Amino acid sequence: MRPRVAPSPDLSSSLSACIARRGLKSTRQRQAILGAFLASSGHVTVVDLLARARAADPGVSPATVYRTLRLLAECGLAKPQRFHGSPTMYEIVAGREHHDHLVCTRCGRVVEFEDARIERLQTAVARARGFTVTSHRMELYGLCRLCRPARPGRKAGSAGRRSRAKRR
Amino acid sequence: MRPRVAPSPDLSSSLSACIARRGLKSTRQRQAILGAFLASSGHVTVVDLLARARAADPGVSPATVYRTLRLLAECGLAKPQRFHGSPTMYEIVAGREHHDHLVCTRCGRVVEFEDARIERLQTAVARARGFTVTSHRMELYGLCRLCRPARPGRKAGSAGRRSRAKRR
DNA sequence: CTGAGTGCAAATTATTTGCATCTAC
DNA sequence: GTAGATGCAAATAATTTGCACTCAG
Repeated sequence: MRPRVAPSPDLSSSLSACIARRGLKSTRQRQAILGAFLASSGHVTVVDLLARARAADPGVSPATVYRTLRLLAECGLAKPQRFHGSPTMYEIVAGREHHDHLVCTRCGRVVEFEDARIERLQTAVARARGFTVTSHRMELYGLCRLCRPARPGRKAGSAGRRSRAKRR
Repeated sequence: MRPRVAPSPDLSSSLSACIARRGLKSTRQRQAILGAFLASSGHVTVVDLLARARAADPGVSPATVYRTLRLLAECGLAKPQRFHGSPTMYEIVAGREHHDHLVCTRCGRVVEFEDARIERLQTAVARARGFTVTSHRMELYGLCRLCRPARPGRKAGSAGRRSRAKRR
C-alpha cells in the first residue's frame, strides 16, 4: 500500500555512473533487473526479482540476476541480507545510513530502524571486551501490529513462530 | 588455552534424558559426536565436529553429524548460528540464558555477551514500531584485542575485513 | 527380534562458473 | 570489431533424504 521507499531515479543514474566508471555496459537485462529492484518494496529475494524482471523482459536468466545483484552490491546500491530462515534478500541501499531490521515472523514484513543509543551501547560493550567493532547486524523478530493477536494476557514463550507467508 | 566452557556432564545426562523420553537410542556415534561437541570451545562447524568425532570413532559419517546436531538442537542442547560469511556454527546451550556475539573478523574468535540495557532498548524500539519481539539476533563484528593493529590513528572505513583464519 | 540408527549415494537448494554466442559501444 | 554480457548447463557447496543394512534395548 504505502510506498515505503521512493523509487528515486538517483539510483538508476548511480548505476549508470558505476557502470561507466568501470567500463561496463548498460544492457536490456540490467535495466529490467534494476527497474524491478527499484520498484520493489525495498527487500526482495532473487526469485521475486527474477519474476519481476521477466515481466518487463522475458529473456532474463537467473544467472544474470545473480550477476547483476553482485554488480549492484559492488556499486553500493544493493545489500544482501540473510534473515532467519528465509532465502537471501537484497535491499536497496539509497545512500542511506546503516540500519537494523524488525522482521515479522508471520507475514515476513521487514521494517528498518536505527537507534543511536543502542549503537553506542554496542560499541561500549565491545570495547569492554577488547573488541574494535567495524560492523554489526541486529535483527528483532516478532509479530508486527497487523499480525499480533489481540489477546491481552499473552505469554512470552517461544510460541509465536509460524511459517512465513510468502508474497509473490 | 583457557577453558571457556566447562565440559559439564549435565549435558550428557540431558541428552540421555531427551533420548530416553523420546524412545530413541544411545549409539556409539552419538556418544562420539556429543563428546566432541562438549569438548569444543563452544562454537564448532560441522566440518570441525566431524573431524573431532572421527578422532574418537572413525566410523562417523557427515550425515550422522547433521542428524545428531538436529537432535541436539531439538533437545535444546545445541543451537545453530550463522555468522557473517562462515559456515553454520553450532553452539553449546548449557541451559544458559540468551546471549549475543562478538565475532573477530580476522581470527574468527567468538565471544558471547549479554547486555540488559540493549535488550530493553530493543524491546522499546520494537514496541514503538508496533512490533512484539519474540527473539532477536545481534552480532558485532570487528577485531579482538589480539588481532587489532596497534596503530593509534586508524580510520573507521570499511577496510578491516580480512578473510577469516580457519582453525581445524 | 525389531524399530531406531547409520553409511552411502543420490537428491535438494542456492549460487557460481565455463563456454559459445551475442551485442553495446 | 571487440571487450564485455548473456543463457545454458554443468559445477559447487551445504545439507537432506531414500534405502538396505546394522545394532541397541
